Amino acid sequence: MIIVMKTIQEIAKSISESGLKVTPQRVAVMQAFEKLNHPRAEEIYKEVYNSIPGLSPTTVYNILDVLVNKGIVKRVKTESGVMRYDAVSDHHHHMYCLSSDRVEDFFDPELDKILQEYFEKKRIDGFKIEDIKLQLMGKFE
Amino acid sequence: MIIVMKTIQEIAKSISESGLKVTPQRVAVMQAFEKLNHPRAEEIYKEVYNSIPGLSPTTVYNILDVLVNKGIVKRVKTESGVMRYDAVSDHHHHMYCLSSDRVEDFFDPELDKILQEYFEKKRIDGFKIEDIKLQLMGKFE
DNA sequence: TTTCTAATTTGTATTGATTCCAGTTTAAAA
DNA sequence: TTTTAAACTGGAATCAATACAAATTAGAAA
Ligand SMILES: [Mn+2]
Ligand SMILES: [Mn+2]
Ligand SMILES: [Zn+2]
Ligand SMILES: [Zn+2]
Repeated sequence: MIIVMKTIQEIAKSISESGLKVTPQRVAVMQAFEKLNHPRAEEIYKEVYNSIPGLSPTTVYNILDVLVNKGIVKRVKTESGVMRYDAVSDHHHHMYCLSSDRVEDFFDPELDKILQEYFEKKRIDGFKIEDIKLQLMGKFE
Repeated sequence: MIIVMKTIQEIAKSISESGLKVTPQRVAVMQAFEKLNHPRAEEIYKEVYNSIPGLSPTTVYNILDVLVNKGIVKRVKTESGVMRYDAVSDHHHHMYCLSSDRVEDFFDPELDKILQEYFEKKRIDGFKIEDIKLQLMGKFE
């Protein structure tokens, strides 16, 4: 698992290529994802507020909505119901801790292939699968 | 897929065996699950209110919490973040509609076996899996 | 059957996340 | 540089969910 830090230029490019204006708020939100692990909107707000003091919480919600709609950011469902966000764009699954709110990424192309082949053979009547996500529930040691 | 309607007696038994008092509110909440598909707390409230007019919304939240803690009811994560509930106790996965809030059950013991065997061979370092849930994202036709 | 009491339910207030909206600012096209 | 649609802001409003204290009740004990 290689962590690739995005430069401001790369972030600006991905925003711009989605047909969005490149604003300091949007760039800072994307940058915040480099520091935070599946953060909630409020955590992003606190982080970004450091560099943009006038920031409004509403703006963070707006930006996250826009980025989710463009597919740049993904929502992560949690047991508590509080929404969390994920800027990792490659397909992956999640490990959920049963005794805390920790969520970690799980990349496994081999498993993805197994699942893909399984569901190619075994179609579900009346439902067309577009994406398969695993929730691995358990405990971190 | 066989749908088994639970009698009031069976419901009362499962409540009682969990060490809980059998109240009309609890029985009615369990019965509501027979009519509703992965309902939200509010939908359950509306349904149960028909038979128990004095019902408080707080009671529904209390009951759902208790039933979840006893493992009689499961929480179902959704994209919007609103919590939904599930009284089906056998292990199963969910199909999520990408263009509506529809959620359907997906039972597949064969797949469960494949996953179980896969993760027996391939352990995840630092994480002990206790349960695997699939989110099948797609469209109903 | 009646009594007793801890468990449960209720109603109100409150929280916390998120959305709405109207006014202001700004990125970037022209 | 000008223009303006898009984006940001802040305050109010909404919605799901929780906290709490008082009233009720299921079911154990007498
Ligand atoms: Mn301000
Ligand atoms: Mn009442
Ligand atoms: Zn992730
Ligand atoms: Zn289900």
